[in-house]
Amino acid sequence: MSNIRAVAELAGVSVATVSRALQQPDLVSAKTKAKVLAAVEEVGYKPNLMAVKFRSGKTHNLVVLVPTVANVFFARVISGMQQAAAEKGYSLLLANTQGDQEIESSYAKMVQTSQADGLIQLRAHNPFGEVTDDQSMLPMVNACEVLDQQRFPTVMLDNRAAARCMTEHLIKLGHRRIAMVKGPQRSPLTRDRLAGYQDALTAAGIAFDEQLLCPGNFSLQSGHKAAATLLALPHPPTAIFCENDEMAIGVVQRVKQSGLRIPEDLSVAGFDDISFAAYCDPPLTTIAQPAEEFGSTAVNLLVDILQGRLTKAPKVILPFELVLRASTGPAPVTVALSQKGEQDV
Amino acid sequence: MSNIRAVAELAGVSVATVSRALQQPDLVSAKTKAKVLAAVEEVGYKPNLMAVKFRSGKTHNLVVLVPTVANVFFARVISGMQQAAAEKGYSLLLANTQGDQEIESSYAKMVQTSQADGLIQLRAHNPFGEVTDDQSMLPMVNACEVLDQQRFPTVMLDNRAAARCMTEHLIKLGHRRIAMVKGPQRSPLTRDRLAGYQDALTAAGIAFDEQLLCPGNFSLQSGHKAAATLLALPHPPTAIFCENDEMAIGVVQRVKQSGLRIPEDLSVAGFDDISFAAYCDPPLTTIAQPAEEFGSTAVNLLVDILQGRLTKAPKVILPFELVLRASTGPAPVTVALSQKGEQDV
DNA sequence: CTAAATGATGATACCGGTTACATCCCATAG
DNA sequence: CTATGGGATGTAACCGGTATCATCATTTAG
Repeated sequence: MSNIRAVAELAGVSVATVSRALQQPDLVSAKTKAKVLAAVEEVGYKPNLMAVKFRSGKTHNLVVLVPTVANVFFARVISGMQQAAAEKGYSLLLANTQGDQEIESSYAKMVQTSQADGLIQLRAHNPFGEVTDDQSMLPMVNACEVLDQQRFPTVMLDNRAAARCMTEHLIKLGHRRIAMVKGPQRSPLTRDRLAGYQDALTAAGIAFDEQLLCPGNFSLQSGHKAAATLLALPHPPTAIFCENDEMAIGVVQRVKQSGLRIPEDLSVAGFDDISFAAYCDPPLTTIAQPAEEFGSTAVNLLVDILQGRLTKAPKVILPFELVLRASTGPAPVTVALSQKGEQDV
Repeated sequence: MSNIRAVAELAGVSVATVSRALQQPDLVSAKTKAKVLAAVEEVGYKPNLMAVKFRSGKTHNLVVLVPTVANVFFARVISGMQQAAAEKGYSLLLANTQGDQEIESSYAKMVQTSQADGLIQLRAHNPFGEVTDDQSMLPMVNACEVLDQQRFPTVMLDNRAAARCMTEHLIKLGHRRIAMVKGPQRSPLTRDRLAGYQDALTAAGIAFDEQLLCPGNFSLQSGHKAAATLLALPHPPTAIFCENDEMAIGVVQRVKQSGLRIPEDLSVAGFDDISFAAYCDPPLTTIAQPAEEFGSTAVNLLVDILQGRLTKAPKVILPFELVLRASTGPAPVTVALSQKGEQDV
């Protein structure tokens, strides 16, 4: 591998001149520049950017902690990050953490060991652990699923408002027994969406029924399973609101397997608006999130921090949109309901 | 940021001793080691791994060129890579190239500029361009969609055999007008799957009809559009074989919109077996590919090259599996066919 | 005509580790 | 008692750039 000294020697100049000819061409005379460029060409010189990064102390790498890249929503987020990072001259180091704190910590070390300049965490957990001194300035941005602490800059949706919006939509359609299929237990995201759901119920004077809450883990399978549980209830729901589209698609399948029609007998709603949501049968009513924008905003925020343009930790809230499709419809009339109730009993 | 010299000073030893105490503890006496570790702890020393990488000339980074991470199949491949890379002590630098050669080349430069040790390309294109001297030893592995050249190690499916297998399945069900929804034109992958399709037709004595070939780009939308085109034919197909599941799901939706039943009136088959395939209505018959294994195999191969364990460029062929679900069934009887023909005319 | 300013280039310290080699000390063999 | 050997540690070169400062030539101002 040819280095800058080889170029300097061939061009008959010093290494400093070669460096200048390439980095600040204005400081070098035209004919020297020509000699240098010819020498660069001849030896096929490619600067060792590892050396540059080492010298400068800036890696221009960003670590991204993703629970799972094999998730359509996160894939879109990453896509947005990738785009923004490329524009700013940064590269992404992608870490598939499976939500494992050990794995997250090991990747967070890349920041501490100067292998990356900053980190983006897509899960509500601080991968740096409980460092004693002020970590307020740790170069981390928290996106999508965010921590409650105000410490880090965050990019999030108003999950509570979004869930309330969807629930209100269902209530407006006449539903009063609305089930919710939740995400992982401990997540603030799930807690917020649940709160929004309850807000809407309370506002409409509908009693909260714990039986209508069903655990899930954002997978198709868990949606399928949740639907089975809900349909087996003595008094099953007339609408099922899922915390993501994958689970909703799982629910849709299970509901149809049981012979019920969507939305005539039961309405189903999702969250995220992944591309498959529009290709469901029936197409899925859902909450659209600007996934790519989550990614790009997170990257831009992080770069702002790294370049010292940010002193306070901002909290960016991105807009959501209620997307009405055919999977939600008017609640079945009471007659139908009691019929179904009789069948089930 | 504290460095090794600070530790050495505090511990009252030389930097070499600190380095040894951390890297080759056996060479250092017990009490010196204790002093060093105490000093490390006290100053909160974290080695600058950028310096190590620079010094060693090994970055332990691998660039991955992905046409689009927002693709369920590729997301699984990446997931497999991530896993294998972590085990081998490598990090992935993910590049979302959108199939753009310029973007690919710019990321390939990371290898040439010592920012990464090797590269994995998931598309059939040489991102290094036509370098003159032997690039037989360029540290690149080609996976999924592979180049025809034998130059690089590859990990692939026998796409021709897989397509033939699926086509034969359809023929065995009595279908004789089988459409194919293709991927991007220039791709060897598409060419191979087409060849397999033709192999099966030829073997069964069915004439190849160009009208039954439909272009696509692996998206849900393109499948939807392709189905519209095919259904409008004077003599429409009784089965549609798509080169990936997304397109098949798009096809399914369009077919149902036109009032046809799947599989009674028309069979649909996909390729890849993404998770959504099993949650379609009806669940999709498809070819399962070991996506994660593509990723892990590619990484392991690349690491083998980097560590000099490989001289020849191997070609790994991973197994596929025909997954039979409910979207394919016996071809409609001729009566039904001619009826439909009359309706369309 | 001399002094100062400007422009072009060279010499070299530096970033933070690793490691080859040198040095020193002590134990054991002769 | 001395020579040999090995264990423990120190010294400093090295990786490949960048950037500071010095140097030298040339031009411009006084």
